[in-house]
Amino acid sequence: MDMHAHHFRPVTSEPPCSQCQAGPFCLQSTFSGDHLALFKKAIRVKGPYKRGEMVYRAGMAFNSIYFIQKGSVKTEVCTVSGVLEVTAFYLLGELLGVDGIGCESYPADAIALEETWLCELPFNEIKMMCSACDEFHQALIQRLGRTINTDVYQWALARNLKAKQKVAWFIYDLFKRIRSRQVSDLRTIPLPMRKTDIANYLGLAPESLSRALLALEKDGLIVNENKHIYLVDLQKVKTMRVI
Amino acid sequence: MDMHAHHFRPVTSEPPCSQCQAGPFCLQSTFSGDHLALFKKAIRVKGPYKRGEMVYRAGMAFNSIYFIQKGSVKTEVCTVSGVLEVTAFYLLGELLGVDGIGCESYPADAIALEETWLCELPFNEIKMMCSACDEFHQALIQRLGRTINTDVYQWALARNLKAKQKVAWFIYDLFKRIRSRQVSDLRTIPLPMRKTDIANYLGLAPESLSRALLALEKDGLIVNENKHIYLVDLQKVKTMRVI
DNA sequence: CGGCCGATTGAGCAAGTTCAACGCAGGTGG
DNA sequence: CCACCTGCGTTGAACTTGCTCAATCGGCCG
Repeated sequence: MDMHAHHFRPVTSEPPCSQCQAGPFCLQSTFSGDHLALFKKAIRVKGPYKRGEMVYRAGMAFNSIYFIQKGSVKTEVCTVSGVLEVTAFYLLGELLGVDGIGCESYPADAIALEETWLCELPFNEIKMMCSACDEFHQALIQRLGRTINTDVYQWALARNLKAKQKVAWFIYDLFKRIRSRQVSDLRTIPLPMRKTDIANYLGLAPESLSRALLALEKDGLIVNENKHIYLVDLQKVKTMRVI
Repeated sequence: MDMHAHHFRPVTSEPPCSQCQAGPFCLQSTFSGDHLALFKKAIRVKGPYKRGEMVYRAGMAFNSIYFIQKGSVKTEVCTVSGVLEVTAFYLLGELLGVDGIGCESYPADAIALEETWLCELPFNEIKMMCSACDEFHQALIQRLGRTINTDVYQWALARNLKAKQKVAWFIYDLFKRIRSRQVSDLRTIPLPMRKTDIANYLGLAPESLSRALLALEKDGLIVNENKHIYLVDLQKVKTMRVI
C-alpha cells in the first residue's frame, strides 16, 4: 500500500470501545448513568486507519474532534510554496482536531502515523453534552486548555534552543505524554513518526536531527534506534532541554 | 519612571469606553438593548498602564480576559534558566489573556508596551453572557479561535524561515492586524515594542534582526526607523515571507 | 549637558544547512 | 525464497547563516 496515497477511510461498524487502549483516560469516565448512555450514542468509532491515511484535510469543514483510541496522528500544513510543515503529533489518549475549534475548517491535514483507531465526537453533540453535564464540560475545557497550552507555549520556549536541546526537549515531551497515559517500560519511547517529520517539526534539517541524536547518544543520555529511543539517563535529558 | 519596575496599576474609575479607540471592533457591538446594559455593567475599564507596567503575572489566577482599548501589550515567559522569551504581542482591538483559558493561571507575564487602556471582562461574567446571548457567544468563539490560530499555526509556518523572511513575515503580520482594525496610513507601521523584543519573538539575535531590516531596506521593500516601519513595496514584503 | 539604554555596525566564529554518497530495511515481484 | 528496488536514515565535507563579542552611535530623560 502506497503510504502517500492519503486515502480516507469510511466509518467502521466496530462495536464502540472494543479495541480502545486509552482505558481510564477516555472521556466517558466523566459520565455516569443516563449521561453515559447519551455519550455512547453520540460517539462514532472510526478505523482502522493505515499508516499514511488521512483523517481530515485542511480546509474541510470542522465538525468533530477525535479521541485517539489506538495509534497516533500527525498534523501538517502545506505552505503556498508547497512545503509541508508538521505542526503537531497526537498520541494515544489525546484529542485530535482541537485546532479547528473556533474556525470553520481544520487548519491542517491530519495523517495517521500507524494503524490508528479514533473515537469521533461530533462538535454539536459535544456542545449539548457540555450543557447537560457540567463535569464533562469542565473535563473538556481542561483538556483543550492543556492541548492549546502545549501547542503554543511549549513552542515559545523551545524556539530559541540549540539543536541538541530541542531534541532533548522533544524526547522529554514525548516521555511525559506517554508516561501520563500508559503504564509501560518508561525507558523506551516509541517513535511512530518518521525522523524526517520530527526534524521538520523541530525546525531542523534531517541531517541535523541525526547528528544531534548521535551527540546525545555519545553523551550517554539516550540510545537512538530506528523506531525507538531508549532513555539511558532521564535526569540528564530533563536538564539538557533547559527551558 | 523606571520602565522595568513592572508595577501593577489599580482600577481607574474612568467612565467606561470614554477613551476607547477600538470603535466598531468592541465586543459590545454584538449586543443590543438589555444585553448591552448587562455587558456595560460586567466590564471594568483599567488604565492607564504606563510602558513597562504589568497587567498580570505568570502564575496569577486566571479570572479575566482583556480587550485592548488603547495601546499594546507583550506577553513573556521566564524560563528556568532565567531567560525571558516573548510569546506574543497584542494590539489595539485584540483580546489579551486568552492564553489562560482552560488553565488555572496565566502562563505568561503581560506587560504594557506604551500607555495602554484595557477593558476587563471577568470570565464568569463572560460565561453568563455567552448563555444569555448567542450572538455574543459566537463572536467570542470566533475571536478566540482566530487568536489561537494565529498564535499556533502562524508560528508553525514561520518556524523554518530564514531571518529575512521571518522579519518580512512579522512586518506583514503587523500590517494585516493593524489594517483590519484601524483606518490609517497603511504604509506606516508603528512599532510600540523594542527591537530586542521583536528579535526575541522571532528567535533571532538583535543584531540579526538589525541586519535583516537593513537588507530589506537595501532591497527597497521597507524603510526602517526606530519606532516605525515604512512599507515601500507591500507586494514584495508579502511575497518575501514565502509561507 | 551627561548618562543610560537600545540600536547598529564590524569581525570572527560556531552552528546548522546543503549537497552528495552510502547503508539499511521493508516491501515487491520474479 | 531470494534478489531487487525504493525510501528513509546516516555520514562526510564544504559552505552559509546567524551568533557572539566588542565598539560605536543615537535618542531620551533627568
